[in-house]
Amino acid sequence: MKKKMAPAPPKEYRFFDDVYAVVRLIPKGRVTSYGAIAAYLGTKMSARMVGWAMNAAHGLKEVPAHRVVNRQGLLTGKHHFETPTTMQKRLQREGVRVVKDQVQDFAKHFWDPAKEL
DNA sequence: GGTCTGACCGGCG
DNA sequence: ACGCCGGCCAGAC
Repeated sequence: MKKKMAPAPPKEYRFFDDVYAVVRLIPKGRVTSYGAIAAYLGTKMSARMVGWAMNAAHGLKEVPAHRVVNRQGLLTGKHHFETPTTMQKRLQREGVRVVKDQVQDFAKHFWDPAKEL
């Protein structure tokens, strides 16, 4: 029965779940970046993964992927929403000013999980 | 089962 | 200042 004698790593530690949890904790009217989430999870290099995780999360309800933008404050993932304007619309509805897919006062609305949490 | 891509970021030329 | 490239993890073909 020696199938796999792995060093028993914490496989339960999933990137996806953690990403969802953090995104869900993003306060209304606030935005964060993929890198910030990745950094909070301890893998700032895997920022790509965060975006990929959102891809699977965009179907979930309590996962405000629209509050997650790139480092420039650009709504890079807006194209993945139901409509290219859904992301911007939602943000504006929450009080976040978005012009040309760019979050205004991004630094002001920026919510760093590593800091807030 | 191997390979590639993916909503990024940061470093280097 | 700008462009390119490498890196990380996980899912899809």
